[in-house]
Amino acid sequence: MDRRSQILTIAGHLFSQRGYHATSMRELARHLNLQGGSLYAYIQSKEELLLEVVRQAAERFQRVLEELPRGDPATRMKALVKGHLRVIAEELPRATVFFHEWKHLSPPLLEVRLATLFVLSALNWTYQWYRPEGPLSLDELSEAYAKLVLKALGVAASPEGEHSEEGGEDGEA
Amino acid sequence: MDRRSQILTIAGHLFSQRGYHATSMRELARHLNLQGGSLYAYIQSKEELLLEVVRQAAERFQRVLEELPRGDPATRMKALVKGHLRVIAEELPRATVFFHEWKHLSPPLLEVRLATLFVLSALNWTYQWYRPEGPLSLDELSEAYAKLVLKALGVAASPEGEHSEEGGEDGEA
Amino acid sequence: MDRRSQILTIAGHLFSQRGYHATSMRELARHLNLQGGSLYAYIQSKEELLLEVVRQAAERFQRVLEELPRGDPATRMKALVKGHLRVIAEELPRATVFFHEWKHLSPPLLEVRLATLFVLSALNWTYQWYRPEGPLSLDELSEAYAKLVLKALGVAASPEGEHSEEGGEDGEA
Amino acid sequence: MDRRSQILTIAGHLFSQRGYHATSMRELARHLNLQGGSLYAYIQSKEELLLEVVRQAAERFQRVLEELPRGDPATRMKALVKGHLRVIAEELPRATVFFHEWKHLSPPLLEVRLATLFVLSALNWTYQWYRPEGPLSLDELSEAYAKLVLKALGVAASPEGEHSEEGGEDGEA
DNA sequence: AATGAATGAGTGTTCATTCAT
DNA sequence: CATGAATGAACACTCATTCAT
Repeated sequence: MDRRSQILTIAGHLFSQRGYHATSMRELARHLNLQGGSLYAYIQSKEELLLEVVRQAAERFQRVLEELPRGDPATRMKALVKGHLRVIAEELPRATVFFHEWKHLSPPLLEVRLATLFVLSALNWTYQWYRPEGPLSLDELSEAYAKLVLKALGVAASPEGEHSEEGGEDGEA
Repeated sequence: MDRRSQILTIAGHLFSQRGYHATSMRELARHLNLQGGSLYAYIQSKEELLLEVVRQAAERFQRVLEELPRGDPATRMKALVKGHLRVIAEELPRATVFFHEWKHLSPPLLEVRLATLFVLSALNWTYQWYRPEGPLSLDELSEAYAKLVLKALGVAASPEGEHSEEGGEDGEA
Repeated sequence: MDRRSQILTIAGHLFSQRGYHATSMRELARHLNLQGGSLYAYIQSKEELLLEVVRQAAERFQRVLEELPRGDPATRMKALVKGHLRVIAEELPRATVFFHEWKHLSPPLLEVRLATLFVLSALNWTYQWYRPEGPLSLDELSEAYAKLVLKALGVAASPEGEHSEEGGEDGEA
Repeated sequence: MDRRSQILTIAGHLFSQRGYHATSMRELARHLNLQGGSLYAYIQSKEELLLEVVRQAAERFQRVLEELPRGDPATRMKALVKGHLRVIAEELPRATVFFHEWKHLSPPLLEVRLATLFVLSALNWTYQWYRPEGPLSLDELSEAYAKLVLKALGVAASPEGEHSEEGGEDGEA
């Protein structure tokens, strides 16, 4: 992992813990055993750092959507829930930054149906309280959430044997 | 509305739009047609401002829980959803600040069941996208969300006539 | 005692305790149960306050010199010591300010003989440690100091006509 | 001499000339051809500056006491006077700060005999008027003061063993 | 005679950023 | 590649002072 990537990773952690404005470049540098000024050999500005961190998180969410398996709505929804939560769990720091800063960076949400919003809302909020090192495994969480989602949408959870009647919906962040 | 209340209101707006650290006292003052220093006739410090804004939001959420009507689970849940969303809608700026700062202020979430977390997650995320002046009325939103919640929990939405098959669960924050 | 005199008295106390720059006009006003701005009905500026306080202390020292009794040197010296110390004791706050600020206000000391400097030094330093409410009366202090001064100058203490034999002492601060 | 020492030295001078509160960090910086903020690469706070300046002065006085030669009281007293005055002369700025701030820092004077107080008073006051670049050498001053002290205490000045007859003098402030 | 609201300059301090070495 | 010294603009906050009421 090269210096720039190191910087981005640590920056993600610090931004998510303290917030972007509350994190100083000197503090970031100290975590890398560097002097403040030395960062500027690798980056242009603090803002570039934020953009990059957010961009990487956004990309991962995007990829989940793109790689949804073909199949019946219930299966797809389950994959969505699991994938989305996995990104949040694996990218907790970046995701945190993403959720706190998306306003400044992304076009407004449009035309998203209520049920989708409801589902994504529940999923997105997870970063506020979920801790991978806690007692709840990601699989257990995904399983439980997927069931709740499918029930809320009136779709029976498929593999474990239910059958659906309503059409599935795609969510977009 | 006296000066102090004015200050708190505007501070709530700015903190929620730009974040606490990104909002300067001079900017806050400018919105009140004052010089930066003049604020300190009414407040002790910037941090007091944050605490007060957050406290007021927390109080309103608390009151929703305390004033839940007696009755069957479906009715209570509906009131919870509606009440919670109403607070978010009416206190959007304060709620935003609250959600972004609760880490620093509240005891850790404990022993909250998954279904409750799921529901509250969906509700809490609302502040990220809901705009009272938008096309969706608060009643419409509450109605739709409450239905989804009740379905997810396996409880039929009562007055409007659905019927449930699984046991209901109570949520708490 | 009119308002202006009250203000000067309290100002003397505060300036002597905290120093001129460390004393704020608001604090001074609070001690008089006033608002900060209200002081300006009685005074022109904070600096005027300092000048006045210092001037009043200087005047009292001046008067001691002018009112020295005629007589032999020992008698006059005794009166000087007593008078000087009395001013310090009675005007402790003002004297403190005076001693800390005289540089800014008075022409440089010139042509003062060493013995005089020595004596005045000892007397002037008194304000740093003497407290009228302490165990040492002003008379006792004056008596002892006058004796030491007279001995140092090789003049026998006249009226009471003592001769000393006190051993040397080690001083420690 | 490194930057930090430079800063401490200049700070000592300015604090002694203008007083601690009346000296701004920007002014201190200007004397070092720096911007205000640049000082903070070398120090933690303005108060640290004061503490350090005072501490260094206090240490030097302490060392005089510890290094007093063994011998008869007259010899020791002479060494004390000379040592004490030398510190004042050599550390004029620091000593000035020390004398103006000792209240905030040192335990109250206790159990010190009057003669000692008298002597130290005279010595300590010296910082108010003595200027090393003036017409009076430190040796001349020490010699004269030591004699006065010894006489005041009724101890003949030993090695040089003089006897005095100087007449009384009038002092003026 | 006094208030309370406000000002504008100043304070100590932090910070992102630059650059010669 | 990294430092260390420095900058200059910003920040939160304090203060002496003014003035309409």
